[in-house]
Amino acid sequence: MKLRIGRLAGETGCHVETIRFYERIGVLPPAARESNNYRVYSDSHRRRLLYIRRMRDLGFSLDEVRTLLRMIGGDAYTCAEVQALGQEHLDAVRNKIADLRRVENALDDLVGRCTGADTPDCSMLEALFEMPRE
Amino acid sequence: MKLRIGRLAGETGCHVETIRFYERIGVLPPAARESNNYRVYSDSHRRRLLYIRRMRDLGFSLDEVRTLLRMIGGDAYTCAEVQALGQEHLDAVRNKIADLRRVENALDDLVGRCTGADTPDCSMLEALFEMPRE
DNA sequence: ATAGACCCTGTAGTCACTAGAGGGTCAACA
DNA sequence: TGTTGACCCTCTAGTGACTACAGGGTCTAT
Repeated sequence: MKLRIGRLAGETGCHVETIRFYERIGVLPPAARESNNYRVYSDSHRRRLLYIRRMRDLGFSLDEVRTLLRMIGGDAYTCAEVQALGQEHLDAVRNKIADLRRVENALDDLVGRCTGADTPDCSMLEALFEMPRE
Repeated sequence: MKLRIGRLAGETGCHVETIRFYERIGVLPPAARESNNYRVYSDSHRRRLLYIRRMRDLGFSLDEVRTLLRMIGGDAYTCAEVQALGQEHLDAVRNKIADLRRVENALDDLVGRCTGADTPDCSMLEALFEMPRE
């Protein structure tokens, strides 16, 4: 029920420093303190931290996380607003994938030119000189 | 032939500040100076900067760029070494794409739960609470 | 009494830029 | 001649999301 920062970190897969960092920037509410000034966490802290980590895993920025948390926290919001935020982020993820695929192709082509020989001439390096920038 | 920083920036699609930054951290050799202390660049600077930008576009870190530049600079290297560096980077890019595809799927699923209604209940937010972490 | 595992605060480092303050230089135009 | 505007300079600090110390305190067990 009551846990200290080290156990909370272990249970959430989150570094101790990150938890303190989240408290400092205000995405995680300040923990209660024991008489020795150690932080003590309740189950609601654990749930909130897991929630934050899930959103971070999905690539939401801490600013977006803050927004989402405010929504959950009881502020007026509509499903449409949440959907818009999610869709916007999804679009960004898809754009990034498309970018990386272009990079993958270019890189694959480049590496394919290498003979892998133990000689100091490399057509990858030369091809890189000729490459246009988009 | 001789160009100042603004034109070099225009011709390479690189910000003026970035060029000065590259000089400061040593990936671009210091420019010659006019009597008024303005930087003057030759064609070899332009080629080198373009080369750097191409490698950056491919996602190489500035540290990797430095390594690649050292290789071109005449240091002993083999095609096999270059290939290894390229392949390693290609693997990293592919891993990142795979990660993003997982994120895309999860996000797509989540956004799909939204009704898009003007009401304050949203199943995306709830589903996010239930989600496991991998 | 001391070792080791925890915990605390506060600051600085990471990466690759980017932005701003506060100033100098130069050509053109009124 | 004065001034406007486009350039250029250096130096410092900010970004995001942590991460890594330094320099301490606390608690339990041996």
